[in-house]
Amino acid sequence: MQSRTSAPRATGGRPRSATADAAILAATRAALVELGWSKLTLGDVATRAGVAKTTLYRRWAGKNELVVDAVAELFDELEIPDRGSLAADVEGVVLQFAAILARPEAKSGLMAVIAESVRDDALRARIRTSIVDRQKRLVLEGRARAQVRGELPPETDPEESARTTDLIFDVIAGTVVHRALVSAEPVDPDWARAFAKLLLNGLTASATA
Amino acid sequence: MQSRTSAPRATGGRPRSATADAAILAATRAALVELGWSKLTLGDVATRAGVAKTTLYRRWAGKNELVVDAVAELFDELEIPDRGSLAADVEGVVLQFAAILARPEAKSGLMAVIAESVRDDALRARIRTSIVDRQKRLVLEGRARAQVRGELPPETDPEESARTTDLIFDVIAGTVVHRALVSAEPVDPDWARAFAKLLLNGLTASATA
DNA sequence: AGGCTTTCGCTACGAGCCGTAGCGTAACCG
DNA sequence: CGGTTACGCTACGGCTCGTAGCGAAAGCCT
Repeated sequence: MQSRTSAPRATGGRPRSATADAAILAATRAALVELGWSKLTLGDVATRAGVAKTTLYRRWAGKNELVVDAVAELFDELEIPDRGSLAADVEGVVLQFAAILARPEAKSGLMAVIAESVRDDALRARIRTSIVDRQKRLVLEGRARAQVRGELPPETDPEESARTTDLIFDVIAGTVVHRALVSAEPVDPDWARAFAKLLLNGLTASATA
Repeated sequence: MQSRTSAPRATGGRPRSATADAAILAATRAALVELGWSKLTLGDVATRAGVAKTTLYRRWAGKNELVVDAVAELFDELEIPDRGSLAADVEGVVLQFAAILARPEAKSGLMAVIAESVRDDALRARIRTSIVDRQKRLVLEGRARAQVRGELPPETDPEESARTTDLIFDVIAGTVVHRALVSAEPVDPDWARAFAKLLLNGLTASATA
């Protein structure tokens, strides 16, 4: 996870407690659930985790970095099971993604750190590497499967392919986040099916519903 | 705009200064540009606006409500010019929306208040009425025009139509926000064209590029 | 064993911001 | 010209921040 502050990690000496790391991240998520981002304080997290506040500051630079690491762990469980068709695969991953976003610790934390990342390049890089980019594999897998099935044409230009991957990722992730957190409406199977149909067939074919 | 704290507005007495309202909102945007959300303090905004801190608290309940109103004004300039085709209309509104999001005061403020709205139903309602819902008219206009042109089939079920409108709105707004703020990549005409094509024709026709 | 290095828990501290109360003054209405 | 409300200003307790300084603990090496 490489969660800590980049440590010189000199040889010898007392090693950092690994259990403390886990306790702190768990305490952070618990605090996010109970208090939300704005009322979460590092002193409170330290108390919940049973460590001293100074220990927390020795490992993380601040609230932002801590919450990124605490939230990132939530997204590691994402998988894209083979459901037999591209449409079904899209629906599946949308529902999985939405299930994570429905958890209060994800809701409270994710948007807040993204908002903070607007003014903090290092933080945005951290978010990208530990959360966003890690999920792009799902798009790549899904496309590859669909091409094997013959649902999508094989790719020619690798650069064009990368651009398309980024576009698809922005569409799926952005749409689901907007539905769940801004519109605040449920991402249920019906909605996922309608979205997958739109994504595959486009607006002009929407009458073929 | 109905920005203020819902005031009983009793008759008689000294009326609230209208210029102060504008000065405060402008000062809030300036502070967002210079400091960003997290370092913005109400005392600083009051000083910038040339009003007392207490005046600010008499009109807004807190930082969240103030920033929502300050940011909401930015989105009122959105229009959807008739460019002759649905694809061109989509590209146009995407670029307009992105231009607003590119402004630092919008970047810093919008995501932060959305994050806060996760734990504050009243705030989310305020965001919806003063920002989100107000822009759905663009989707309705664009669809109506496309139907007149014959690019989209006329609608039958009004309930189904409303669901589709919401879906399209989530897709466009969510995707653009994700591209601009999370991926942090430029929303330029090339990208807008690719996105519009995907939205209209769907993934399966992407080879027809 | 002994020594070295690093982490840990604890306490304390100045600094900054919050949100409110209290007061006298200014602006508008009938 | 009274009545009513908004305004500017000051001051305050309370909270969180992030850091410093200490003694103790935990592991690695010879």
